[in-house]
Amino acid sequence: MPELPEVETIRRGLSELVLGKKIVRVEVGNAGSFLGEVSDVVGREIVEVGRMGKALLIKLDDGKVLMVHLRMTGQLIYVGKERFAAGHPTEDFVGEMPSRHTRVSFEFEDGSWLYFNDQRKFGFVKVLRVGESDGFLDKLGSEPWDVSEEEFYEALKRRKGTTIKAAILDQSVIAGVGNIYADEGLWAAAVAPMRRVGEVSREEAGKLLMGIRGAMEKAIEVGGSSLQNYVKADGTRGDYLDKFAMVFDKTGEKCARCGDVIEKTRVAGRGTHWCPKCQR
DNA sequence: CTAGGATCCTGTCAGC
DNA sequence: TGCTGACAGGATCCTA
Repeated sequence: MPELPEVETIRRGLSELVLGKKIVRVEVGNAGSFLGEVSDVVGREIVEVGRMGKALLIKLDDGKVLMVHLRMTGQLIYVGKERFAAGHPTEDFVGEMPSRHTRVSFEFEDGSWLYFNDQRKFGFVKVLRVGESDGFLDKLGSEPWDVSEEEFYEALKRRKGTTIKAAILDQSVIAGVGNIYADEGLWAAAVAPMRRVGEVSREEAGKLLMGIRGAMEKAIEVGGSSLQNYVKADGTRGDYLDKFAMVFDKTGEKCARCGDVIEKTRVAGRGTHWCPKCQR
């Protein structure tokens, strides 16, 4: 689940909690979840928490970077005087840490911990040494706010034979869009997900970019998928999607624009939610 | 080169 | 209840 807004939520939350903290221990529970040498990060202090697309970039005081990619089911949980959790929403947001899904644990000098949990083991923490590049980061397209409508249209056209949904999921076309914001952006632009890129107009591409930005801005504003949305004041489980989603996971519900029924189908090999009446 | 499908791994849920 | 198969919010690898 973690897409750009969720990673941005993590970036903001962690910035307040781990800046200036020194890592004194790293425990690796699953070898494939930690790429690099533990000795490269022990003793180092966190100087900045950044983000590029869906990648979180934890910068260390010697110039190295801890790159975290949550993929499908990753989550980061900080436990100290305060607790912060964001990423793939599960009971681990509120449960005992570490859990059976904990793959990498970082202990700080003040006794607090940061846990990287990931039930499907697709995600990872990777040490980038000074000057070391990463293939994913190198290929990454522009952030949705750093690209003009015209540039976005040009980037899309590099994938003109495929569906518009597959094109915006391509991280080299635009950074940070995943299945949720692809469906939401296409709904906002009233463009059908299975349309071929070659048949999408310059104007529609502009609306699509605005739709993606709008959905992401709303999600960031409400705190993405995080502890604050997971448990409501009355103790029941909340759903952050309710706070901004118009089509995602709304199968069978009424389209807010035309009143027709939201359907679920398959596009680009992914579950796709859309309104067949007003998305053309 | 592009496009589409299989694949990594674990958990959950629907249907029988 | 227990089993089985489908599917899950990502990205890469392989094939055509």
